[in-house]
Amino acid sequence: MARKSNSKQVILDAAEAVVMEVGAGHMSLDLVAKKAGVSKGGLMYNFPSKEALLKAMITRLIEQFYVDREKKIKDLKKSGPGAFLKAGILASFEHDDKRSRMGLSILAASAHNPGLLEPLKQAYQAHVKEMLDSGLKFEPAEIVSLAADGLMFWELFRLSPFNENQREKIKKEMLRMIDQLEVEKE
Amino acid sequence: MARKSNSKQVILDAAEAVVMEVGAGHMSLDLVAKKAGVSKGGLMYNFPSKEALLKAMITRLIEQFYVDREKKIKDLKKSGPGAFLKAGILASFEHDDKRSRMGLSILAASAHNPGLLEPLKQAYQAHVKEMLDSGLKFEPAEIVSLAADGLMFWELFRLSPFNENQREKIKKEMLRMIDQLEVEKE
DNA sequence: ATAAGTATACCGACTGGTCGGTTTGTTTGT
DNA sequence: ACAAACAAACCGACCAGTCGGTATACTTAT
Repeated sequence: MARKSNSKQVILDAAEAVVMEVGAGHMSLDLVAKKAGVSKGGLMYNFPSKEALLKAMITRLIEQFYVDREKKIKDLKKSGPGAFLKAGILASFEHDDKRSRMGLSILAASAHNPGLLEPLKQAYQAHVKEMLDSGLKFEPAEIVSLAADGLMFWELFRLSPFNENQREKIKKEMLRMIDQLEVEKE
Repeated sequence: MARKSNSKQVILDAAEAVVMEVGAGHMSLDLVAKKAGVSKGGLMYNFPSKEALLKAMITRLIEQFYVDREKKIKDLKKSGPGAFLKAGILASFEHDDKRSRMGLSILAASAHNPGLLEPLKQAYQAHVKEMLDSGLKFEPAEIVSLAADGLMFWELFRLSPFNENQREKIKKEMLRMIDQLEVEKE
């Protein structure tokens, strides 16, 4: 490699920031390049098309989810059947700037070409399978999991009516429900 | 009135169909006009801007939700504290072509201008308030409600991994949980 | 009754601008 | 020297919105 470069990550960050600022349907390559402090040519060198850029955004989103989930699993010293579910929920309740920006990748990709979300479907499918394989009962486990997703989606569209306190209460109740599921299993 | 015309509804239907076919980020006025069997000028006459069109799509989506919910409330002859919640869930599990197309309005509006979703936020806030005012406990009621939303959103992005059988099981369990909530309240 | 005037509903060519992608040229590390 | 990494001007397609015009119905004055 001629010159060590982290341009790809810088550009991906810039892309998320642009989506945040101008909306998912107005993420143009020129804006992303400017935001990243790179020329159009530099962007095209790293990502040969807009689709390639969006694909990379989705890939990074998925990888980040697995990293966050893994971190949460390690935090839970007790590793019962609900570990994957709990970790997924804790991860999705984490919402620093980085996470909320990354969610916007979903909207950007969906606006340009819904097919780009296919890897996300695969990942979600795998996550669901892991949750269920650990021995939880399908329906109640899915309801808790879907509830976390629902909240995440409302926030993704910036439509959530819940304040921090309410969010926290909901999270607590979710974790309590999972504990209950684990007890019933024994 | 010079001549009765239902062009507006025809155009709104066409807009939804176009979003369905080409994706939320590629809904152009020309395509909508062509789909509706109307000229560009005819479209602009009925909706003076793209924003106006998208706003009307969101408005119709909200109104349709209330209509569907009302219908479900009437179907439930027993009207316990969980009536609004149950009706909302039953309505969101209904997914004929019309409903799933209308959901796409959210993506189209969000892609063009996220601010267009403000009325949706108001409506959702009101729906949540109505559910809670009827006397249900906040956390568990919200979890069931959010789970239905979560499933709806996954389907909106066409990422749901659940088949009809699993969907039905989840719905049944949701209704059971609400019954349980009503019993505990007495 | 009817011609003139007016409002509604719609048409389609055109314009200014945006955006994805290309091409060509330049710098920089090894 | 040479390839990787970028810069910058440019191209063509697309697209939102404009505008002058048309057609049909409704209203009014005679």
